[in-house]
Amino acid sequence: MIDDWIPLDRGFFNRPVLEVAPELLGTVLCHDAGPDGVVAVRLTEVEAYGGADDPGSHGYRGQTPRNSVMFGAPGLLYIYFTYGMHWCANLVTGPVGSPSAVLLRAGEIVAGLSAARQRRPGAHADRDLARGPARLTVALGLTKQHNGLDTVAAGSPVRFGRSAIATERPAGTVLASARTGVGGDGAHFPWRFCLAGEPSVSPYKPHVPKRRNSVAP
DNA sequence: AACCGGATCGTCT
DNA sequence: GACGATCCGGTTG
Repeated sequence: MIDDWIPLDRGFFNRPVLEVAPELLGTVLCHDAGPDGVVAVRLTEVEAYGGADDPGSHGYRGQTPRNSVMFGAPGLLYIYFTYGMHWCANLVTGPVGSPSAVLLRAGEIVAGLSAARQRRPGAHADRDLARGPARLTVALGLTKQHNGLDTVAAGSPVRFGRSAIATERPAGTVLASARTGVGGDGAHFPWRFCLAGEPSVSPYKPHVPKRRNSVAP
């Protein structure tokens, strides 16, 4: 278990998403699912969405039933469904009314390894358990039931914090690059942040235009 | 290690 | 009716 837990409070999350996102690297996200076990992940890769004008953000075109949690309080969990089969988890940042969130893309399992393995039977290596946003969501046992959950509320089963685990493995250099899978006008935003040299960082490369052997017309 | 295709459905146009 | 903030397994080099 985690003895020396220092939770991140709402004030930490109530800041611009571009400040919160890189500082989240190296912190620990923990889910206590009760009988199914406790799993904790040390975050190694995240992406920022929202802010002033971000065409890549779900909140860019205004509030809808799907993205309404993004407009809520900092510290909420925003979990959405994509590609017909995958769930992805985000942390809402900034003040109420500003649709900003950090997509949790990858991490290293630091507690509850056996429970994480059970939830991801297909994974070949432990570093793959939470490598990628949909994988991380599964390994932690997060589902659509957790959409809108307040991670700062007393007794929340999901919470962010710092611990000796993170201190023993200090966050190295933070790298910034373009966000994975984001095209269009927001494609060039260097809002993907990861820790250098981490095996658990998602291998997927940023969106690139297709190449052909022949020369363009 | 890189590349491909298939799976699969909620959400907004 | 189109398209995703994706993953996996197979194939090829």
